[in-house]
Amino acid sequence: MFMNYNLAFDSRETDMSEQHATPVDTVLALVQRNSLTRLVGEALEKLILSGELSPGSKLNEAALAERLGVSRGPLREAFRTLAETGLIRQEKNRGAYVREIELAEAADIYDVRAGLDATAGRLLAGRITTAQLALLREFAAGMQRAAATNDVDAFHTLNLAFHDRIVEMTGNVALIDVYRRLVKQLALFRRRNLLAPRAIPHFADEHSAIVDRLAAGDGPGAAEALYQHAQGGRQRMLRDGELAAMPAAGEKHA
Amino acid sequence: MFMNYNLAFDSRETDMSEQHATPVDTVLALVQRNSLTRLVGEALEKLILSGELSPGSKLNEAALAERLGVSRGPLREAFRTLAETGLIRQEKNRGAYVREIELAEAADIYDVRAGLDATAGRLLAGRITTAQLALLREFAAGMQRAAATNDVDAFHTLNLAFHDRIVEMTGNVALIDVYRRLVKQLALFRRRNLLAPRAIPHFADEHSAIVDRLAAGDGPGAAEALYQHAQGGRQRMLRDGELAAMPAAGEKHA
DNA sequence: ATTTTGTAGATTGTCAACAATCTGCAATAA
DNA sequence: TTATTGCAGATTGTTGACAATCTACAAAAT
Repeated sequence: MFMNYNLAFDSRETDMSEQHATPVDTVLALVQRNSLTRLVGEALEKLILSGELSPGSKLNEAALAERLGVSRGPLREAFRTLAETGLIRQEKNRGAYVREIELAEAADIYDVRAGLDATAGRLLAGRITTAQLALLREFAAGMQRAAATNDVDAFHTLNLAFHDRIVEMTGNVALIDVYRRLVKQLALFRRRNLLAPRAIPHFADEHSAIVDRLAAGDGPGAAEALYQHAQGGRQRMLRDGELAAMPAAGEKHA
Repeated sequence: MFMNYNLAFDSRETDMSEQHATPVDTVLALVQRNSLTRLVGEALEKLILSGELSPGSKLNEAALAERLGVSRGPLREAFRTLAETGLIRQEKNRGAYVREIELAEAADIYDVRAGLDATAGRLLAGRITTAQLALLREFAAGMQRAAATNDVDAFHTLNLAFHDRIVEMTGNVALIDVYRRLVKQLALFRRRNLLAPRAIPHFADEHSAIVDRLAAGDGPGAAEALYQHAQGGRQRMLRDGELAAMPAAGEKHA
């Protein structure tokens, strides 16, 4: 009784690490451990974060259900999860839409994220291990290389991983959850992809400084460095956003 | 076509301010604006936060659906929302349970909350209005009175409102959402109800100091005061939990 | 006595049908 | 022409039924 679920749209699979397991094993384990609702939710999240479903898109229940090979029930439950995560917006009797995040909203999220980064740094400085430090230094070195070669994409990926790891290393599940939720929401704000290449070396240096503070066990220092670092990103985003929007007069941002 | 929903379990209603509207008006407006899923979710949240459904309780779908006068569909959707909020825990084919938060977990949440409080203070100090300041001073004064009369319940209520208002006054929706989510989760940890009466005056003084920093437009100072204030609450909780082995986080806040 | 196996009941997962609501367009009236 | 009204189709909200899974207890085997 294997229903023919269609939760991956394209041929490239999500994780090749378990490629050698038989198809039955993977499908069986997948469906047995994760509920259909969870699988649908992850599939939708992937579609949204990859941009395949762009902000503002209407999410038609019947169409999506058929596309995913699932009935509307699990899909609607997945919608509730995504709505709570902040990736979609639901209106009664109107349907669900991929959330649109405007500049001011993204700036607000950035403020919260900056605070979380600072909290992570303060927590981690007191308990970081040498192995963890080595890993972070590796990330920092990789970003220095990316900066030297002007590899914007590599830098961007490493940058996300670097900050995620810092948060993850705290072991504080509540912090990790909240942080990742906000990062996902920020990913909806696609305008910031214009990572200015000449700003990259500066950020790379800041990363190294952050690792130094963590290595020194300087909680407040790491917190401050991470906070200012995030605020720098926020400012850059605001500058780029205002340039793109080009308002006639100065925008009102409290 | 009015179904007989039974979303309020006991006679005391949630909000008496619109008592004079006809029943038809209220019910109509209620059901027309809010989906059944949302109403069910709010009803469940109330039951959980009030303790009527205590942590660890099994949430039987059929039983709860009948109790609320609703079918299982909306109830399950509400479950998804509550699970994402962190108030319930869902296991595949096993059901939903009111989330149990242990001491270490609550301490972690407190660390995040402390960081959010600090962020709120830093943001608010730069933009707080005199009217908002007056309101906060009113809260602070009320808590001083509660401290003087050893009115623990009143102090507790005002304390929650005070901190919620500070966060709310920032106008940062992302911050408000995250903060309230964490506060709700902490409410599941009921052991901290043992608010030691002799500690109350100290907290009341700290509140006044916080308002002073906000009034002075001292962002870092307000952040630091709020952070230390929250850490104090965390430490007290840990002491009461008799597991003071948890290390305190850094002292200073960037 | 202890462990294993098998069944019955209860519970959750999924689905498809029906009801309620919204949207867009055409017909009508001013 | 312009605004209003009234369908018809599409979409979401809700429900009850059926399938899959789990739990508990009893019977059987070691």
